[in-house]
Amino acid sequence: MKKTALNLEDIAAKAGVSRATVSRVVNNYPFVKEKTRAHVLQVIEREGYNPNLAARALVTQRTQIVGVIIPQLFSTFFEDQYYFPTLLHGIAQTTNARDYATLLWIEDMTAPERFYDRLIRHRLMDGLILASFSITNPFLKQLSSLQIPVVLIEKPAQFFEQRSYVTIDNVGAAMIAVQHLLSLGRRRVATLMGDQFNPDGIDRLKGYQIAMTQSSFGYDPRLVAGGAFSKQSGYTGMKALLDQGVDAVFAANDQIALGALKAVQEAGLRCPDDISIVGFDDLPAAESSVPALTTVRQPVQERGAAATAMLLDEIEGLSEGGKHIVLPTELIIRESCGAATPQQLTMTKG
Amino acid sequence: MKKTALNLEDIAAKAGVSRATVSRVVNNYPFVKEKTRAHVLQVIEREGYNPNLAARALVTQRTQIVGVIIPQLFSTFFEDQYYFPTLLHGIAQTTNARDYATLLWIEDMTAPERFYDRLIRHRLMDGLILASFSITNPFLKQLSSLQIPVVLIEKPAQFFEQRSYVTIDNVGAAMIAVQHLLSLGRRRVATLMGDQFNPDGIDRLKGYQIAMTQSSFGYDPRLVAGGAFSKQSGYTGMKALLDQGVDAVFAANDQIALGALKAVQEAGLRCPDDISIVGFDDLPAAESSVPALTTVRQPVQERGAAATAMLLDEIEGLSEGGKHIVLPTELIIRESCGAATPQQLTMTKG
DNA sequence: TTGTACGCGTTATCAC
DNA sequence: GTGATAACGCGTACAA
Repeated sequence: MKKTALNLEDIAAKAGVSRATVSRVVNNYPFVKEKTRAHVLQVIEREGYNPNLAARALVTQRTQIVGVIIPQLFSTFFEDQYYFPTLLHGIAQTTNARDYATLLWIEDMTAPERFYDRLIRHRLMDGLILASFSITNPFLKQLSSLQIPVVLIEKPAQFFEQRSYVTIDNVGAAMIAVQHLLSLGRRRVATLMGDQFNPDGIDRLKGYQIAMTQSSFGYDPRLVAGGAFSKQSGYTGMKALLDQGVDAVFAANDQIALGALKAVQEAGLRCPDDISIVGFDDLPAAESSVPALTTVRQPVQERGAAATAMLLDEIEGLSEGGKHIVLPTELIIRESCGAATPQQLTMTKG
Repeated sequence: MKKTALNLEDIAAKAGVSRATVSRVVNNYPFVKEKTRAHVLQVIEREGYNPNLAARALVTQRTQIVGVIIPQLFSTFFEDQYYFPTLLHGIAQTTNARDYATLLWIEDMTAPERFYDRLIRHRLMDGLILASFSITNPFLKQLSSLQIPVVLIEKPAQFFEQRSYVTIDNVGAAMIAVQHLLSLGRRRVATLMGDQFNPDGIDRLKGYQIAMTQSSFGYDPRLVAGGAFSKQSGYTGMKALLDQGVDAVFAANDQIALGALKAVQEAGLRCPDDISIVGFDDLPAAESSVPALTTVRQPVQERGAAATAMLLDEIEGLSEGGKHIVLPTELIIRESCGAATPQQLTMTKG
């Protein structure tokens, strides 16, 4: 048994050609005689040769590896077990299809400096995908100064103005959700906001504020509660809002909405009869809750796929950085908002 | 701006030593004069040097990268959004702590041959973690013949007898769950089994069968339904069991249990009054369901962490392959089984 | 169309 | 203790 795997030289010898020719065949270089190519290919197949990626990376400066960073925003990865797995799935689909491998970095909460240090020095990645970064993350600046392409799955925070990103129109989607509640005749429409260090959370609150300001009721800060993307936050926040006599709530995600629903029901009130609720994300749980949740559906998997496609295009020089993609959302009307007739509102924006 | 990053040679020149000495410092080689080491370290720090991992890998044959394969068992990754993220978290914790990176391979359902081919030829991994493999996976044989350490998070299927694995005592845990139901006076205890291509699913059914055979009621195949680790399977299976007049069900996981609960309630029956239900996994949802689910808790994160630790030990030659770890489970008694007094049964096994 | 020869950045094996 | 120098396996000008 051979100590080390076959290399180009071995194949060249067995095929009776030079190492360079084998290399050309392996890399589909055009100007190789068909007959030679076929022969070499056959030898490679027979002997079971695989190129050594480390050696290739050393000379080409490319690894066909992209990194994905999952920051541990406490609540998210543990509680909302939908968003990140789905995102990862979209990312993996795209990397698979284009022959890249995916290096997964799940932030180490116990030692973030060491974690980010390792990540930044780990120069075996052709590009990087950042998902759901807190705008207060202390390592943002270092990440932004990386010499490789970076795309964000979020509207970019500071330092990232020149980078590409893919997002959804959080402001617009929130406005549509709130306007929907208003159109149903609700008079005290509150919101349970998400994490205000998160761009999505910030923009969804902004959408609520704009919609209320434009309404005949105006914006009332007492109708804002919550502050984290968690069921617990929705539960606690809803209890506070109950004292304000609200009759409708726009929750910044479905976890929050589910927590709010629990608080409503525990208070002996009925949803949607007494209080309407609209969520965001369209988790699997949104459909099976009682009542079924009206919610803004966002295409999470496509978000991952689109970001990855942009990244790979930049890596391969097929496109420049600084591109922005805004994916469409859709208001899925079920029972919790109290709309008599189910309908759907779609908004698209390039 | 420099075209390419600094290398050992550059640092050596700036520090007035040879490349070899810098390398020794970087790798903490013992016999370097303290003064020289300090000086070199300072230059490295000042100039911001990072070793080139590809070059290092080329000569050491080691990459400090481990691969994790997530097979797309249809139901699992999409529906049970708890198991894999939690497992990944345990894995990432361990790789982070020991300075490894994690290459994530989510099986491409649309092109599995190409996917596994790429994976197997991708020789940039020092070891591999296989999670939840179907025993019918056609690529098992190829994976088992890999020359690098492999650990399984599951009892091994064929081809893997010599590999290490970490699992739980599924048979024993299922037996305890069933015996618990019997001890509560239930007379027709059924089971909703999981995927029978999955080692966990197989063993949990086996545990049920043994417990029933040992009981005064004996084993009755008509009391077995289901067949997939999904809510849908639990729902459908429970409807079938209802016709058999069962008064208790052991579900092979919590998704199944939740589906079963829905079927029971839709049939106008009460849980636990009319029908007891016990699940498996202790998902977050198990605690918040109504009634709260009695279930077998398994340490998922620890499963990932333990498997990773074993793998890294093998990679680093700290231990041999073929080790087996069986992690303890715990029966968490809540409301759905109908036990009057909450209690806990723990089982540990080395 | 094919072969020769060099360089990519490290580690490791020698001498000194 | 430290410094040359030979691999490691590959891609690619340049020559032929």
